[in-house]
Amino acid sequence: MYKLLITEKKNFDLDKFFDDYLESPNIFKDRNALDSSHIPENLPHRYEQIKAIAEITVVTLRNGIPSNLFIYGKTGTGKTAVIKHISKKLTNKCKRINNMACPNWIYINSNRVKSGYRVLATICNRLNPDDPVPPTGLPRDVLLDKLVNRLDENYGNSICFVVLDEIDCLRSKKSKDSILYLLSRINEILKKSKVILVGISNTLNFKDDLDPRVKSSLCEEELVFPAYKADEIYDILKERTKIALHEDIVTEGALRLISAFAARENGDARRALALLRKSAEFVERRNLKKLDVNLIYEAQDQLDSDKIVHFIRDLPIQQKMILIAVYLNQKFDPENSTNTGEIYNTYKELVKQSYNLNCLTRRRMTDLIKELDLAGIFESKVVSFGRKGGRTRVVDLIIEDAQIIKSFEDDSYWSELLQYIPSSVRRTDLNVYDGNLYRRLFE
DNA sequence: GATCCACAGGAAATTAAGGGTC
DNA sequence: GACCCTTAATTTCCTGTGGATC
Repeated sequence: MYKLLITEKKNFDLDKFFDDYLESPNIFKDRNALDSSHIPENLPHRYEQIKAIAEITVVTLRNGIPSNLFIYGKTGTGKTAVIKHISKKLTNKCKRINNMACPNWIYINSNRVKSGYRVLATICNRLNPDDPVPPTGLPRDVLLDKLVNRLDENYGNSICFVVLDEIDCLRSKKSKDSILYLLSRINEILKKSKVILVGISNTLNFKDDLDPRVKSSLCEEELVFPAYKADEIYDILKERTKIALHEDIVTEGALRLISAFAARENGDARRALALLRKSAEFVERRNLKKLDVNLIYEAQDQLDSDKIVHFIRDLPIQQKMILIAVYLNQKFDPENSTNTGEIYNTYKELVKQSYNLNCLTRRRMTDLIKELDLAGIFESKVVSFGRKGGRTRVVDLIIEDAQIIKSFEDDSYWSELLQYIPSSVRRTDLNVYDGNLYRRLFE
């Protein structure tokens, strides 16, 4: 018999907690300076790229029309920061010149604004927020007319830079209908103003599949942002530390370690900043005086774990169901990979357990499995097992069971599903006690 | 070398939801 | 209110495929 040990806990004193926080030393000068969206005055190791883009865009100061620009480089290499930095400087310069029409800079993250209609609508709304266009419903040619009118009538002879970040998300099979084709031709319709496209991509081979006309138009000028090296990330962190933290909080060794971690992850400066911020928050919360190296390891683990847990919690319901199907198949047969056929069988059983969920087709399920593969939750590959097994996709879960359990621990519906035993493992030679599986040793 | 398995995955069609226009 | 338009998610249909087995 077990005795339940419950120690009586006092109520959490929120007022005292707030007072303690206010009395503790503030290690941050400007916390936001460690945010990836913060654009500093100085962007170390990007001078060449800044110079190249400045040379392309400077013609706007003499009412010239710059070329379209295509930028590529891996995540966290400063592409967006450099563009935003230049747009700010160029706009400020234009404002200081009399009778100078300032160029418009419209920044769109194509990962959030994915369809052609939405891109046009977003540009329309940024040009004239007082008269928003509907998020859906208008024929595309009507929307295009509205955009052309707003550009020509409201902005006269000025230039409008349209920055399409993560432009890969806008690629369309029907090249003539694609938004990129349309935007690359819009200057042929415009009478007064001009649109300059700035495409930003994380993938080097993005332009290979583009329609040749879009490619020649979009890639008039091209620029590569190389990944940062550890020393370069160190310099970036040093600059930001000066702005963000009080002196003597972070040692050189700590910055070097964070730089090395980030350099290992494709030279991602964004990751380095996140790690520095997390580590500094540990220092603050624990009332410490310095950033210890051990805290960086702890912050690194937590960043990885948090990222996965949040990602799983935000998944659509059907993808959660598929994730649990894979988890259960591997839980009861950890030695072998599971395949789409087995996953689909377990998935169908899980769907039957729920009240309001429709069962997707296998075709759709394979697409969702591929999405989870891309997200780094699964590792899958297509394998042929010949005449008996056919050709199928084998799937392995590459995150830890504990991360899945943690993701669902606050929701009884999902945590109960994690205890489900698929019919494929309810064999005669297996018995289940308390949710654990035992092989029957004798009859 | 032919056959067969169990899908993979492309493409087009369908459905649902949100909205505009007349 | 009927009809038209959009997006996004999903289904349906179909051809293709790798490799063990015949």
